[in-house]
Amino acid sequence: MEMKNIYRDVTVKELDESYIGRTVRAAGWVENIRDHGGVSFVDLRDMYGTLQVVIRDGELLKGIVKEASVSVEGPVQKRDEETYNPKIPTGTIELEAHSIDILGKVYKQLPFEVMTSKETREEVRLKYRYLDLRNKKVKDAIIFRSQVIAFLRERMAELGFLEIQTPILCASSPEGARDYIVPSRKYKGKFYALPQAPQQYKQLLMVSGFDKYFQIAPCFRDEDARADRSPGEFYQLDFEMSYATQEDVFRVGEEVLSAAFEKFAPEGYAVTKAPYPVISYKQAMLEFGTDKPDLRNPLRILDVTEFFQGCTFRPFLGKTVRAIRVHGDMSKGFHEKLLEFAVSLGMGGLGYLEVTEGLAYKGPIDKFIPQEKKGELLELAGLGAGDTIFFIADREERANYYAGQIRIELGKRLDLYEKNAYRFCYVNDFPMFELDAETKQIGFTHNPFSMPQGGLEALEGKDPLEVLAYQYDIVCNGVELSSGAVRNHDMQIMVKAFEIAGYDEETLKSKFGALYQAFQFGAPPHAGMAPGIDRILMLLRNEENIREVIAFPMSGSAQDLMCGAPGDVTEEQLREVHIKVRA
RNA sequence: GGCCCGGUGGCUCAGUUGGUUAGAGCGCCGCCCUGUCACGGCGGAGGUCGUGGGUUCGAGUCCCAUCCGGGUCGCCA
Repeated sequence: MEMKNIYRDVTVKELDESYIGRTVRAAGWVENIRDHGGVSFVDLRDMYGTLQVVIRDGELLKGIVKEASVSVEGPVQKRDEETYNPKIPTGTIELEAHSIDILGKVYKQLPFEVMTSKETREEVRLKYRYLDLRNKKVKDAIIFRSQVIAFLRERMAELGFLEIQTPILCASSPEGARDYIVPSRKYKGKFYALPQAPQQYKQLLMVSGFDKYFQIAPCFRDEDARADRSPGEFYQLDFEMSYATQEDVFRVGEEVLSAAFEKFAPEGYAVTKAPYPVISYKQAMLEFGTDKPDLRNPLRILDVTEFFQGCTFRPFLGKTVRAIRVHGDMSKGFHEKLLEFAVSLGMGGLGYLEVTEGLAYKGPIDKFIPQEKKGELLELAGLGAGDTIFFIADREERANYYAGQIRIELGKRLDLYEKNAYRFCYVNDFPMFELDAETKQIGFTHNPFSMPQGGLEALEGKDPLEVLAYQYDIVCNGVELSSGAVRNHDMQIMVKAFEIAGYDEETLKSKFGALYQAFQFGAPPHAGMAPGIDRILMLLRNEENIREVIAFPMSGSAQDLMCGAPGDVTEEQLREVHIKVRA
């Protein structure tokens, strides 16, 4: 759609050599000025690109300063070949200014130079985020975000999902993160809460019969930030399906994510094709030492606990023993640095054995392995000549964690990671309940809405800590992108699950009243998940800092440095909502 | 809430063992320059060293408190 008005009749995106000879008017910001006395050059930047403006009349330069907003009129000319600028698409042409209108003046010295704003301290960038966003490199991330979200919407619609908005002002929910609460004016002492996720609403939509729902859903959680976790608010591609199984949800999740990653990944990146590998929680904890396995790292953790109970190495007796086999030459210095790393984690030591050409062992632990068992280890760990095997021993939980860390560190130090790849997997079969380390009480591991595997029978017949849930995550390159579950839509099973977690039916009724009521009326089985949009964008752009993919991010301590939120309100506003702030 | 790192002209940083008038690059302002493209040259302005207290003859530097930013643990059903 062509749009011409008093400010411009062309954008930099449209301009090319076909415009040579035509007089046009372009508008944008003054990115740079190069004054040579008799002739000057102004780089004019608009949303789409940069164009060199030539100024031969010195009068026209008056009042032109960097980052002023201007409208320039004049003929488009071809540049002399030796003055081409190969760095910009318009590098073979330029606009000779016949008139320049200053549309937006600059009244103050800029807090930083737009072109290099990314080098500025983040505090300042965020305070002047609108200037920071003028920088092409910064702005591109936001354009990219828009394109990815548009693609996700399109894909979900194609798969038959309806986008439905759910309330932003809703009831506070007792489980999970801290809520942001909003005081009510009409009801003294009552509060709304901002949704941590549209969890209950989307389940209610299933009860309503909407079959397939999705939403680019804002989620609000009053928890502290991390490099990959924005405080306060973030977005999820939230979706839910009726009459669906875990596998049905898997098919949708991997289809949409693979399509998005294939379309938006950097040039040359490999993306896991659907169907994604499925790794049980138990298997993940053993082989990767974490429930967020990074499949780019080829190393796997082995369990050699049993084996070492038959050896005489005291520190491994009665302990869970994990092993990692690697191949390749390692210097003395390598082992020393790795041990240093292990100690920094809190490990007592890091044993290892090297396998010689003759398939004998070299290393301090060798003498504790009985002669008749030496071959057993070779077979157990699949060892060959030139391999090194590292051992990690502790009580099970610590051993898993340490082995996971050593696996990552070995992968990095030996440069074993697959390059330029997005490697996805599902992790499923999470335990339904866990023991709180402090209170020794049984509680829900993830969320109380998941269906326990085995249903009511399992809840009634099994040790609760043995019961698994239809609960799953999507993990990409070691980043948890999404979690989801087959939901518990059966009233009876829900009451039982809550009972095990220490809540009576009355509590369930009062805390999750809407679901409790809705599930009385023929609730369909349903399942869903909610991949995090911000995390997806970070991965696609190889960005370590989540704020780079958000237009107006809050600081780590949940403040909007630009607008001053949270901020004061008037006494009157407080009175209206029946709030008195203590001094 | 705990721990680690940081805060010095508009921006990025240096500042030695506590010692003269706190420096540099970029930006800004002025002048010069007809082909640059992060142009170049000359000159200039600009700092209560985050804030408050303390130690000292003397503090950007040492100590205490506090605010702000980043990271991390807790937290994140």
